[in-house]
Amino acid sequence: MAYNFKAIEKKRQESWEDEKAFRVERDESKKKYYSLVMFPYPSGNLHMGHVRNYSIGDVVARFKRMQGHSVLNPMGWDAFGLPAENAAIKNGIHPDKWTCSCIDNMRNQLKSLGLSYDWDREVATCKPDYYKWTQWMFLQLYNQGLAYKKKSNVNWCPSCETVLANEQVVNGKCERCKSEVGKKDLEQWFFRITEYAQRLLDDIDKLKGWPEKVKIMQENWIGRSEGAEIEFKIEGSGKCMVVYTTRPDTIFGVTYMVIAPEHPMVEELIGGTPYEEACRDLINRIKHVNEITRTSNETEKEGVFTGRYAVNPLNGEKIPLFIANYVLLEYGTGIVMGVPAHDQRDFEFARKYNLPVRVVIQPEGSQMDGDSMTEAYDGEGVMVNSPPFNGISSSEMISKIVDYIEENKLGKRKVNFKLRDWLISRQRYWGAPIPIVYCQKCGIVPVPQDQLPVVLPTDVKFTGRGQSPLAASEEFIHTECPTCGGKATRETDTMDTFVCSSWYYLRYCDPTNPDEPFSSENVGYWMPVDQYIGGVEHAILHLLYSRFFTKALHDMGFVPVEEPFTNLLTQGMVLKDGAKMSKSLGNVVSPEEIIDKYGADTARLFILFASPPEKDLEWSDQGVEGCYRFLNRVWRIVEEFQPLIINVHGEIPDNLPQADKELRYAVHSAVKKVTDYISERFNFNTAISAVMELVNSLYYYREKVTAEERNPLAVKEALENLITILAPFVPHITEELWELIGGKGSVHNQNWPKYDERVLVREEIEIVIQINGRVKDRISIAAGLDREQTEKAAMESPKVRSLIEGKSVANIIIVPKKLVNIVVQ
RNA sequence: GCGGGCGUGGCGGAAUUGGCAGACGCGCUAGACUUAGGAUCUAGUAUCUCCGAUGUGAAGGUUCAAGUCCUUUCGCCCGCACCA
Repeated sequence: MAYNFKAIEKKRQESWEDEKAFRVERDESKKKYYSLVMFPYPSGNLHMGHVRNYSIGDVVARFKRMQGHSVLNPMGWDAFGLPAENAAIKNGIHPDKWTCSCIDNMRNQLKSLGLSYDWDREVATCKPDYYKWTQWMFLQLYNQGLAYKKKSNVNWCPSCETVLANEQVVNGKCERCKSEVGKKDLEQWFFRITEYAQRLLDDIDKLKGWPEKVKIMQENWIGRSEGAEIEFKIEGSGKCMVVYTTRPDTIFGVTYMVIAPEHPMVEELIGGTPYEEACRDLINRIKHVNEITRTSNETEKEGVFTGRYAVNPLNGEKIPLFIANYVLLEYGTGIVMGVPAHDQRDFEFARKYNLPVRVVIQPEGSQMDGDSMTEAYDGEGVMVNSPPFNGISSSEMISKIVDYIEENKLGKRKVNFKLRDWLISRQRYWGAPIPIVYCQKCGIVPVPQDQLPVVLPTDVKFTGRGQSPLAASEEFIHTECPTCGGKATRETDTMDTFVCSSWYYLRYCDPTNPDEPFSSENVGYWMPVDQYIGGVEHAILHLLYSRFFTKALHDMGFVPVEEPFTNLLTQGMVLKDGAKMSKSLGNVVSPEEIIDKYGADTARLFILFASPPEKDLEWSDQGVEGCYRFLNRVWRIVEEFQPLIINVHGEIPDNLPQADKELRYAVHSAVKKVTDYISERFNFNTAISAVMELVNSLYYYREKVTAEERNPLAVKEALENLITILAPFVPHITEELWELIGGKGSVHNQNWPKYDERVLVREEIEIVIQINGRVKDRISIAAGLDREQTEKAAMESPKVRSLIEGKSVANIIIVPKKLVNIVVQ
């Protein structure tokens, strides 16, 4: 019988579904393992990146299950978001209907891959029984003061007609639709993630199982810096300006000051002065420059003198105040002190506007001069021009000067972060409504928990213009104030979809709980996620938000852990012809097509075999063929040997013929390799090649040993082990073959095989003989030989003898069981 | 500019703590079986001036021994980028 993958895969998928084969419940008697893949946005179609992601996750889950863990391996849908709404605008289909049909389609595609999910735990973030709890999360954060509303100048995508979080603006463009992002003043809801900045940073150290790259990206994003805030008096006014600097040691080198053009103080500084016009002119020009150019360090630095002077609090010097494009309002205090000699940006600015450059730090053994230097010096050195601190080192200066500043009440130490609060308001329909009501009497009122969920109205039109469709729904907007019962209106913004995905891994632990988002028992048992797998594109956004949620929920006593994901694997992309598969390049290979032609097992095997999971994978049609051939090869050898081993029982004797010993060696070493490769490094590609070696050994055995001489027990052991170690990779064919050889139950419920060290002990081993580090001969020696005996055996090699004849042996290095290196002169 | 990663046959990729470079697969070559082979099985396949040398982007170094460690350098990929 040939390998009929179509029939086999259909049959097996149906029976797993009927039996709910991968359903899992809390089981205190077993060690738990939570394997999680990043849930997909239901676009409607699976692509190869999904196949890779979920195949990797499935191997992990199946492997851990066979090792005796109670494995949580769930799947769900990140189902809110713009594409559904855009489809509604374009085709007139309601987003809910569109999304549900996409989910149905993708679920079928996932099922055709034979993934071992507990489908009873499926969640979709757009269902009221899920977003009810997303709203609940909002209320918890609101009660803790971690959700708040403020007017702010926000990123606005003119095409999506919504605001975006800083994290969603990529190179000044909308992460989703790629159109240029503008600015707008709006009242918006924020989550106070900055409250957790320090802990999010500190705990990165605890993430031992995360890739270094991701940790560094988060570290940079949080962007902690230590420095000082220092007050400068404005001359001719009682007011002060506060600057933030990380280099207080350079304070005597300040020769000018700069204030951001958008700074609220600018108005009173320039209003009614002769400098007003020139300043306004510049401010207007800067306003019309987009964010990318504005914040690029290639943009020419531009500034205008305000006519004002500030006073250096350390030496009383009068210094001119400028407005300039290179100072950002959002960071620090929006005002900086200009130290041209020791900051490259300030240096460029000073040269352009002929401002003095005063050196206050001299590097060891050189004499820099402010007039002749060609670039700023930002290293360490000895203080000069800084009485009374001259002569001390600049590193010592930092703490001394800050102490001095604090003692004299001129300023204070200050830690700053680049991380901003998370803007979660979206002026769109297809998201979780923010559970807030505005009452004329009571103001902002959170919707009480027993009134959740605030359900999305259905009487809406999708025009794609103006405000959110929610704002146009009469039924939705008008409500009663939960506090006073008076007339009130609902918040019409919905939440960023990243809010929904910041806690889904918690819901999987207890997906149908009607009374709570999750019970503490279930979350206590399953959390944290032991292995999280997904694309590196989520290195900052999703992973940082999820860490924030976990910490906030931990502090409120809902979650026992402080970090959600113990180990993180960022899988590489799937490439074709060296480029990422994309419609525009026309290099897309659809999973359906491959499954149809070769079956899911072949598709999975290829994708796991072609490359280690964290690296990019080059698609190869011929490589797929090769994997298909391999499965056929497995099928044929099992089928051929099956009659020999069926109904054979007993212990394998120790004294076997050499060929049987070799076969057993191949079996046990394959088990060892596959076990090590999967558990230590997730190197599925080398694990699979180890299985291929075993299959090659079986064919060798078949070639060399006649049918009558074959040992049924040894062959049985070989086949059983082959099928079990292959099971996590190719679940359908192994299930079928397991039944064929008379295995009990499902192969996926078998214990992961153990290898026998005794079988791996060889009587004779081959060692390499080198002369001056070059391989000259190989000899076979008894495994138990000690160093002296090994040396003796090596020196007896005729080849070695002739090569060292007449030369003097200077040294002999022996690596037991491996090699002998003879050093001659 | 800063940070991270990578560089090994015709190709994808293997090589614990430095210890046989090229596992496994693809491709290619030959043979067997065949009316036939784009099936299957078997054997071979780094390079060269082929009884011997040379080979892991390049150049140095450490070592009995280097793909692996150190120094310099070139190339590619990814992330961040006026954060004071």
